[in-house]
Amino acid sequence: MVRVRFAPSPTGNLHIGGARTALFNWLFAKSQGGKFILRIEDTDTLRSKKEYLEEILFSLKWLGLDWDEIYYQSERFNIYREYAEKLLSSGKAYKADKLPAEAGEEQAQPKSEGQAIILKVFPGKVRIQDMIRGEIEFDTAVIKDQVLIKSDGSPTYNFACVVDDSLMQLTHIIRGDDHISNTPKQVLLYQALGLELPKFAHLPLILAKEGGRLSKRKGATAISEYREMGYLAKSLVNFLLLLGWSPGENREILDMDEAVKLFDIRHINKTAAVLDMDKLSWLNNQYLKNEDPQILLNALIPDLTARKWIDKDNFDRNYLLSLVKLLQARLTVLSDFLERADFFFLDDFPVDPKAQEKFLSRDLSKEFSLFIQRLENLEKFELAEIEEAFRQLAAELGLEAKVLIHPIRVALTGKTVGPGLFEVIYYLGKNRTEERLAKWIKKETG
RNA sequence: GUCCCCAUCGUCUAGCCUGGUCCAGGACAAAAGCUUUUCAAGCUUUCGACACCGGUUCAAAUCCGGUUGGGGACGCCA
Repeated sequence: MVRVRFAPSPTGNLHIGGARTALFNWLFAKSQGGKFILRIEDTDTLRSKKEYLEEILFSLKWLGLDWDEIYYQSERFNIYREYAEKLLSSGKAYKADKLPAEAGEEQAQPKSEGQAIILKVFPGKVRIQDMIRGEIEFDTAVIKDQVLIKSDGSPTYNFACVVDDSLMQLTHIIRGDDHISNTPKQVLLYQALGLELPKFAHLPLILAKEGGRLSKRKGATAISEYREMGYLAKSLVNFLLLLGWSPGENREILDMDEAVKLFDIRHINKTAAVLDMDKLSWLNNQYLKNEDPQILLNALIPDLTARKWIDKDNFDRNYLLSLVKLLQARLTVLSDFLERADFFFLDDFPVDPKAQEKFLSRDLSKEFSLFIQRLENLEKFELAEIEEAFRQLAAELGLEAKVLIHPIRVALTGKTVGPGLFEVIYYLGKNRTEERLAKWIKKETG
């Protein structure tokens, strides 16, 4: 049975690259009817933090990447020690205070007084068969003797990784390209320990727009940042899916279930991909406009209450739902709703100064007053009636509808963009509409 | 510096393995138009690429070599 793993280190948040590695492992497991294992690589006790661990687990769940088993390396130090002892007694490893230094080279200092256990590396070639790249050959001349157990007793990454990958019976190691030079070192360890080799696949890296690695300076990296910005988990997953892999048949939008059906590791390409925020935003808009407004509203309620725009124990759900429906096709990220819909919640909403200058610098007292009257006279305050009344008025005044529509929109919303004016009026209600228009009516003097 | 990986529109990619159906297809972005009260959405259209050089072949985006460019790794970090 196929068994794969994602092995994050809780020394930082789950970032885009890690998430994609996890996703592809997950997909491979699901598509093969296998197991997806999570292994927390917390051997660096100083840098590992509980907050990071929690954030990583939360983000994985948020993305929908559930795991079948979970292990913590910090609980397995004696296992690594045991394996190192084996290599020691078979003469394949040795104890030393320091790695033998090459000429002119500085060596990292030991962490503590104890002796490290180090693997001897012999001259030769290591060939690895990569499922994505084919054969890669390394000369062991470029590989130094490898520290297995540090002088403080903790295992090194490569050693713990090999021992665990083997003990956890992993069949495929799917990881980022940046591990490609670790692989020959690990193969050497498999050989020294007499363990069976898993299959390797190295995923291309995700690059920043400016080139080079993704980093804090070069665009958002943490999954949680994307969540906070208002991207939906499914758009992020869909986006990640399209980075380095293609479902074929010109498909762009697909969910995880479809991806599981279509996934074929051989179709992962070798080229590093640049993260394209525009496409992510487009995907998010696609999902947003088709999403159930109930779900979007639920996601928005915490923000709405935090801003005191609604009372958390007493609000009109149907009304809010209508507002979500009105705006959802116009959003890039969900949080855009808060800026776009502010005027529905605040009487003191921000007014775009340019819009005011352009549409409200002219005196529209007469037009606004007449429109207020027409609204007052409506038998039913409904969409069709509002529009009818407005168009009739415009016609009587001999004005093109848009000549009045724009100023009214700015008066009611403070913006030049937004949903149709009559919808705005309808959902704002008669009173608020009239009040806001009245503000722009100059008092008759004398 | 040494080693390793990669190379199709600005970006994500299809095609490459199994040469001809590719004067290279789709998507994002950009531009234009339609629709429209604005903005989105939607629809239509346009712009736009096989990095370069050489080889193999009747035929190369596809196979081979080199150059250039990009990326990664060289820790008692993971």
